[in-house]
Amino acid sequence: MTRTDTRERILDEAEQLMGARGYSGFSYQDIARPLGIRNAAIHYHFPTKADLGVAVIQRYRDMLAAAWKDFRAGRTSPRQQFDGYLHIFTHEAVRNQTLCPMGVLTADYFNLPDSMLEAGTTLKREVLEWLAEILASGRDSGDFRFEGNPEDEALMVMATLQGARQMARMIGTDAMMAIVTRLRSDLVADAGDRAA
Amino acid sequence: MTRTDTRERILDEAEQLMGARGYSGFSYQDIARPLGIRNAAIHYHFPTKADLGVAVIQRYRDMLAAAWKDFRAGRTSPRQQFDGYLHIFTHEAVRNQTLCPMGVLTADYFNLPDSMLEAGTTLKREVLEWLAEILASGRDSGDFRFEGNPEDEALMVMATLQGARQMARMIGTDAMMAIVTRLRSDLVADAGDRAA
DNA sequence: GTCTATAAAACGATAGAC
DNA sequence: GTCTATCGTTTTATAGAC
Repeated sequence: MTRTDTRERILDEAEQLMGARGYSGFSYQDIARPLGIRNAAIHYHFPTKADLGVAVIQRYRDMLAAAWKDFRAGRTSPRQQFDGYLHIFTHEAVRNQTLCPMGVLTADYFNLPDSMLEAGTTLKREVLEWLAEILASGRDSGDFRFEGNPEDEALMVMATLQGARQMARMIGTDAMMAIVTRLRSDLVADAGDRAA
Repeated sequence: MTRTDTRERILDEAEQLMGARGYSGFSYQDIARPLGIRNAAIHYHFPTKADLGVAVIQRYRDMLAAAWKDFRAGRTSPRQQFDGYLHIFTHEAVRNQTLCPMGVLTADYFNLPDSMLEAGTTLKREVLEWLAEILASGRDSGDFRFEGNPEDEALMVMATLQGARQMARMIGTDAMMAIVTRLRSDLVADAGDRAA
């Protein structure tokens, strides 16, 4: 049960640190110290830093896939599924002002090893495909209202979300939430969500 | 005339490198090599790396202030002034996929020395104030259409622009331009800009 | 699976000659 | 104003004991 516990705690710290300071902004020391282990112990689980970075992305992909599966199983409406993703996205942002792994990928792009870029390209595709699918079915069901094709709308939504989350560091999380709420209300067909 | 020429070329390289790889993603060596000078020569002009980072931000502020002054002097409509800013913003993004100094500030926030955070806070305030002013006068003149107060709209616009520019690294500059064009057409009151 | 010890390289920065 | 030379630190990573 505690077999791979250290590995998981390393990934927790790495995801946190990567979200806060970027891929080249944290070191093995930064992970080892709070965990009470040594540098070399991390290298046992993740031989190179690129391996660690890829593992963070892979775990994040698994988390999202599980969440999307839960959404489909539990709630029905596309709007509720979209809100589920917004909750995941904004919750961490408000809690510690980090970026999600996909935000790190775009922010730190030219610093990343090839293996991380490959994993990141897959992540990007999965997120945008899921979002476009939700938006498309949501427009059909009357949950959402937008012009153009769902793929373009998905890009627009992701850009605004990522930009807002990143700007939260300078404008605060309240202002970030205001942007997210506004984005959502622009997307929702019926009235009742609009602020003054 | 060539008195402070090296200093300016250092700033050119630094702005480029910072936009591509972030503040902690480039070194004095990265600047020195293409300029054909040595490490220590940069330290003569900018004693610490923080000094260099602050200088990049200051010069960018000056560039924007001059551009805004030209906008006011030359063109009249808020929409034309907004388009002028969009041109500056997207031009560099398409050319080399860098972030602007303000994008770097938010992306690299927790890696930055205090002096850069101070300069960055001023930059952020100036950009958002100018944008809110343009949006406000543009709505009065009929150039723009949006709900809520201009300050909130300015935040929404900046988040979308920064997010799109950052995502350009993964989705390409064409997709980025599509987002920017869409943002603009949502803002412009009369029809004729809308894509299918 | 974690440790000590260490290697090899890159980093920001300084001293002093020219 | 730029150079050579170097310092002290941190970085990723490896070898080998336990």
